[in-house]
Amino acid sequence: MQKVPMKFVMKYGEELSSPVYLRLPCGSEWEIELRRCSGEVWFEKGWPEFSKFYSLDYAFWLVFGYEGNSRFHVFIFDRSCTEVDYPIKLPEKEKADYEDDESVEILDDFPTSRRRKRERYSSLPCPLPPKKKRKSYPRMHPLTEKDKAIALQRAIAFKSEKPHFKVAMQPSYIFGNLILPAGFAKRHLMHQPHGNAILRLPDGGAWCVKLKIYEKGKVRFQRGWLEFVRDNNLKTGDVCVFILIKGIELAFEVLFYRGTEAANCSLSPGGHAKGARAMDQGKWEIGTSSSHHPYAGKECSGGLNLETGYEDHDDKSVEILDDLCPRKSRDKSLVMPKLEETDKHDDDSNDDISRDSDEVQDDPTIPEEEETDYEDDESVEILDDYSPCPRKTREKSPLPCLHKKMRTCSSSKAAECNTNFPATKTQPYEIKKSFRSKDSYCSKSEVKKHDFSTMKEVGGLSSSQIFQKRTPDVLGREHSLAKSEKALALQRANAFKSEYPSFPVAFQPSYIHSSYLGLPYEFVRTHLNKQRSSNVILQILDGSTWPVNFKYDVTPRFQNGWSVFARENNLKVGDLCVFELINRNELTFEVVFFRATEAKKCSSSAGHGGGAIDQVEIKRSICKVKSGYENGPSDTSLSAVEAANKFVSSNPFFRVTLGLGSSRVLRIPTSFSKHFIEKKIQIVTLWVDDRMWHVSLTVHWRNALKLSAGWAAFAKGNCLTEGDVCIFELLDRNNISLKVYIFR
DNA sequence: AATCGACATGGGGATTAACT
DNA sequence: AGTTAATCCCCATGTCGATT
Repeated sequence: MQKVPMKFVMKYGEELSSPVYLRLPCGSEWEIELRRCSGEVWFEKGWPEFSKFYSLDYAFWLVFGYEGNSRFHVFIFDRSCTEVDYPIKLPEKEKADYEDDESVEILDDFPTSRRRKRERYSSLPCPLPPKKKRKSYPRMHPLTEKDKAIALQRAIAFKSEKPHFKVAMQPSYIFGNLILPAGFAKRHLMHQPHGNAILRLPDGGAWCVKLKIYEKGKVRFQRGWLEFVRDNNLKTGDVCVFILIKGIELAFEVLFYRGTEAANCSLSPGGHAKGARAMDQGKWEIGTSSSHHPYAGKECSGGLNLETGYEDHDDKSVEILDDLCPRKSRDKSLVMPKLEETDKHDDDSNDDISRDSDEVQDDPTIPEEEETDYEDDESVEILDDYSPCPRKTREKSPLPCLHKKMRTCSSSKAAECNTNFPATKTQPYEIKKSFRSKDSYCSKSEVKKHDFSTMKEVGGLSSSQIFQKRTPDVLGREHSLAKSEKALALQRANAFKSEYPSFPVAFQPSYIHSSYLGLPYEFVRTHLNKQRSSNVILQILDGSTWPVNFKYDVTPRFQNGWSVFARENNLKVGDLCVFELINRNELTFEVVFFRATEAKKCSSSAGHGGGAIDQVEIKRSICKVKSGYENGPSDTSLSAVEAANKFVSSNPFFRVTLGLGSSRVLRIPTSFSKHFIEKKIQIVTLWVDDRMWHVSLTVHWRNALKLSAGWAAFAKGNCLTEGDVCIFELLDRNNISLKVYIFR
């Protein structure tokens, strides 16, 4: 059985009725019966089959998005945080069209006003050249950040393998022309001949607009744009998604997310005027299969099927939902970003998403994902932590980078990670061999957030850029990180989601060898209120702390104490850290390490980096167990003992209170072992929630049984300390399997 | 050498005003 | 009225000299 998180049950439990339906991105749907017990809700009948079919295993991640009416959409990620390749049921039509399948995500194109005037500019002595005299037109007022956040939230779930960008309509767009995001323009449009582009709606409507391309990389929709705006009744605050279709003619498929209907149709894209009306009336269907989608089966002029899945591969949607602010990157979101292993792209431009995409295009075997459309897309993760934080005008990397050289690198480097979908779908499933980086913002964040999701392309630097732009000279190392290392490190960092405000940092030489660490401006502004100076505490997962001075003049930085922290934690160039602000009052950051050198292992090993995600999750799962039995938090060992004493089970179990110091073995009470455990050397499986450890069981003097090899790792991995109480419940006597409940 | 403080700089979105 | 392109100016962060 699988327990439904209490947080979700408390919010939506009443409307859940058995059976529930789990729908996967491939379109398959599973009926699962619910079981309610003591206020808890469990997936019961049908779950084992589901689990078996998809070969769910230890450390897999499942993301459940609640659609209402006891229906969930589910994403499954394996222990390497790669979304599994689901057995798919594609309509015949879809299977044929795999052209032009690019996975560029231009997700954060929600510029904000830059009208705030900075003093230092206004105070310039300014012998500037004479300016043109301008008429004093009343200025148009750009969208407020709140409006954009709302718009963003609604469009955020849109995912496509094709290159696309999203734009929140500004007054100047409605009354003038549209500037395309520079990054997108440079990647996809700079080599286009001057001419026209087709803006096509899913229902067949089409408009011709002039595509003006400037040398500096600016591209605008001009003549015809206003007609498009008018005909489709676009308003300020609406969000348009432009999906590039490269065919005989340059065309964009356009989807609308009306800003004014945010409350009613949050995630449903509208069409043009007709679609808008339909959406106004709240009649968009929830697509449980492609046939339900308003755009199902439609062909664009280039003969392309425009269906692309709303895949949450970009740190958006799911992850963002969880922590929209850098989150947030999340703008942050629980989506496990998929980072492509681009070993096959070894030339200088192998990071160029366009080229990657070209290869994708050339692969006729690449299936197109089924489109799913989630109205009222709700996710536990997302909903719990989502706060629509204002987005910055400029797409910014969540990874602070103080090297100017990196700022000048081509934005085309941003997305090294496209996804090549496996050519075949086999059962029960096939792990996708390639990964895709999230190109966007955080949040679970903003994350998702935090915005690991901020790893976007347009404008800012993606983390990929940061890595790839490092040269040996800059890095001060003999060679830069291998791509697989980078990808996995990023992947793992992206997979990390925090309930706290957090920001990731990819370590550059200057961070380690210099005396300071630059902090992301957005994070500081959002969470630290631009404090000028204060002392903060950096705490790592084993509880060790370092005092560091936070300074903020123009550039927010950790200064005094930073070098000590970096040195004592053996930080290396290429390591990734996530700084979680776990205590706003004391300004305590918990620092989680993602070692670049360990990334490829992607294991759950304890220690800094290698098992960072797991350690955090473990710590939190411990808290859940504890609170579950204590009816509230408590810090005293006495409470832990008392709570443990309340434990009852029909299975045999024994209790152990951890003593002073760390022991590498755990003695099993003879009173227990003599009855239930065969006295022989064997491997025991320990379970904490759904996490599993293998520990050696050894026989000692007088047949005393001890957990030895592996116990230390278990203890460390679960952050066991003196006074903690563990209850070991025997689940299987033949192949010794113990479920461990930890009380602190 | 480490730290601090301030400025410089490039990118790029938003807006406006001149032009057609 | 529509189009075009210049301009504004915000943001992020790199750089450097002064100070400790």
